[in-house]
Amino acid sequence: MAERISDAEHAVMEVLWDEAPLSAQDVAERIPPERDWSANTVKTLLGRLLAKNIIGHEEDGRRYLYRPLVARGDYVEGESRRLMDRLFGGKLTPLVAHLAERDALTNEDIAEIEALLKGLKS
Amino acid sequence: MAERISDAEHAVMEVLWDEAPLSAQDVAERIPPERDWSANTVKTLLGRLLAKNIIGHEEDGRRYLYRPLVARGDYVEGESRRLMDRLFGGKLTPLVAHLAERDALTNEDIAEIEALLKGLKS
DNA sequence: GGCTATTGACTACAGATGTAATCATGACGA
DNA sequence: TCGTCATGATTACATCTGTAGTCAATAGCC
Repeated sequence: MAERISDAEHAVMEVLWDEAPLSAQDVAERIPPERDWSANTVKTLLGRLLAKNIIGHEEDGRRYLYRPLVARGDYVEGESRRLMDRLFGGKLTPLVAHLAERDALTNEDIAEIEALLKGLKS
Repeated sequence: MAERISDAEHAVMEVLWDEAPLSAQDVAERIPPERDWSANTVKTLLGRLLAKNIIGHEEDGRRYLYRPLVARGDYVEGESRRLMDRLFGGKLTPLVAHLAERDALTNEDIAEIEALLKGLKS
């Protein structure tokens, strides 16, 4: 399990995380237009996601309605952790340090994170 | 440019970022043993990285010495930003929020990040 | 009842990736 | 000088990915 989700598949997942269940056509219509995919491409991706058990489907007349089986939070969690593990030795602090340094953070951003951290302190 | 670095290639890059220049054999010896790669595999990966202009090589007698042409920081930067863009709308705060919530941060971790942020405040 | 449009299933196909074997060449020791 | 070994180059090959075309079933329209 925990099959990887490719980049193109991810675009489909974002649609389904935003709204589900949806038919294949609904999904295709909601894919960001800059992708410029044919409806067939979307159907292929839905098929692959089904095969990986990342989405499920239920019959609705002659078509299917698709819905995610994996929560976005879990996916995001896994990807974030992968990155942290690969590039920052699994530590969050260096990741934040790195991004904060390069990304001109506004004072509001900083304040927001500080507030967040305050809330977490036990 | 800015060719993508695959997962396997990344393992090679980590070796070269840690120490360079190195011969193909040196690199192979330094690959984490759990990868369990043959020397040929490493040479293939070096060849692909060369083709992508991510590493360079200089002659040293009958062999080459390889060295990175891309700084680790730049790579890390790119990958981190990709993740932020894909999953967090390009914003750092939600990323930190997400990771901080799920990752049981110790009070020391929090203090460390707070200190870091304090230093950034303009 | 036959034609057409929708929808999922299957097939296609090039490029990337992971993993490696084989080939060619030159250096080096016997 | 001849065979052997190290080393890079070339080739191999299965799988995954991105992108889509084609086929088959079916449901509704005329």
